[in-house]
Amino acid sequence: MKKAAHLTRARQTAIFKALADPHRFELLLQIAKARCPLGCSQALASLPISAATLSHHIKELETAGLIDIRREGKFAYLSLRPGVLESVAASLQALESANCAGR
Amino acid sequence: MKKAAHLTRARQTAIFKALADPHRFELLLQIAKARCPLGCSQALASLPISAATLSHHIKELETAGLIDIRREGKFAYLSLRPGVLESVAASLQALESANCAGR
DNA sequence: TAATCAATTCGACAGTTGTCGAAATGTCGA
DNA sequence: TCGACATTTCGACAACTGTCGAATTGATTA
Repeated sequence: MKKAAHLTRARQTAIFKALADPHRFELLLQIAKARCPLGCSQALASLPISAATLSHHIKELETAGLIDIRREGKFAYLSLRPGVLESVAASLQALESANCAGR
Repeated sequence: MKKAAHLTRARQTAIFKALADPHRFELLLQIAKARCPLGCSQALASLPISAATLSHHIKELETAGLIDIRREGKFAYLSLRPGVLESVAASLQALESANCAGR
């Protein structure tokens, strides 16, 4: 198991903000669970939002560093950036472990 | 290691929203790292916000189910609710593991 | 070239949120 | 009882954000 990278607090809150919207979180779930990079149109078909709004959410996820976008001609393909969610998970787990309550 | 409880998506996004503000996240860090339940005044002294704003953030963290509040006379003491952050961490780790990219 | 299509950008709008000062509430000590 | 103190609530405000339709851009196809 590779050691998780350190994230600054500002980076962490930026990531939480990106995860805090239901539609955006659902989008990330789909990207994460897809076996291959998810196409924009595919994502659009599975979310009750307009193309404009989807584009906005994609940009937010990218800005937070959570996903990578590969553009090919007319199309765009979304994939999870490896290691980021893992780092966040490690931070939260460390927070819980640092605490002494309930133990 | 105890199995982490399941969180609904709505619950998860609510928690992320609570973690998404820098001052609120800092407050949670202080609560988590304190060796005993953190007093309100103590928290106030270490954050550049007014008492009114602090009270607001405390309520948000409590509503999200991240902390417990014990009131004693004039004072209020804040402590991490055990297991919640751990569950969130487990969810994020699972998301990362479900993905096949970068491996 | 013209038409079509995927995706993005623009402009606008309603709803939410972090923030504060001031007022209120409740508690303790003199 | 009275004043000081910790915390909360209230009212207001500026900034941010999710959303859409319409217009734009860029690429593919007829």
